[in-house]
Amino acid sequence: MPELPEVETIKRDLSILIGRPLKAIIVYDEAYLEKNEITPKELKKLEGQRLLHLSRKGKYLFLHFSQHIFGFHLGLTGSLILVPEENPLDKFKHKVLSLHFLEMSLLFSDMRKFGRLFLFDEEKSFKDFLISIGQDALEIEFSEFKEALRSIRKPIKSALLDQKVISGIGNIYADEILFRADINPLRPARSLSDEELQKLYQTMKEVLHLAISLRGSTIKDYVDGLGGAGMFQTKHLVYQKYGMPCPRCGTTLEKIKVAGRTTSYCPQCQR
DNA sequence: TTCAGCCTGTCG
DNA sequence: CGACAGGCTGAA
Repeated sequence: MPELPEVETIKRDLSILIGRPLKAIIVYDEAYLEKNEITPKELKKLEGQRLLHLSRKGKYLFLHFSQHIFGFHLGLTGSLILVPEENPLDKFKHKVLSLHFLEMSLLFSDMRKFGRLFLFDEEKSFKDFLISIGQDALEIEFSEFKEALRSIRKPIKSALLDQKVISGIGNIYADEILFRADINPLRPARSLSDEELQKLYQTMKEVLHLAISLRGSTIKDYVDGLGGAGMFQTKHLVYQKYGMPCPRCGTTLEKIKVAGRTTSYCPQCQR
């Protein structure tokens, strides 16, 4: 899915919508709404409201309207694409819904249907929801980062992927960050020294910022808010490169499973 | 803490 | 045909 850098890229692309009134909503997949416990009627309430601002926490993106907050989690294949002129017959596959703003439409599609939608009508429930998500990987302070990992016995990669610990990192960035920080993905999180934690923290921020500057990673399905591809995949050093030589030492990159996810790492460089 | 299950598509 | 894919959840 879109991980933090991809969601941040989409958020920036959508900022052109800020200030515009939402003229209409068209729902193409009612079952998708139902699964997310949103009725078409509730959603209709958004019509006429103005988009005030956008926000993101981890992999969640929120559209703040005058009276409601509409949240998206893109799962593995969700996309939010801005099109200048709405064309109900367009070729987007797996369309879920479209939001028609003044002179622009936003299309939400989701092939695998792992994405989720959230509709909040009060500030309190929204705040409670935010609290349930771990601190954003770009916002978290070192002291919190250290504190959060100190008590975790499971592998460091599992901890990085746990959105309740830190939010925003997925399988691509976990592998890329751990390689660049020279840390073995299987190390119990609590076994990392202060020095290693410091390096991991720094590396995490650097990799995420660099990925955002390159508009995210496009492996297969991800597209930004304008329907374009990201470029960070050209900088991947280990993600899905098992069997190939380590770019630093030449040792063959190994493939293992961590937290149920395929993991690629260098057994020589990552200790 | 792990792991099937949720979905659809693609590749070997 | 099976295996696998940027993720999360709930049950064991």
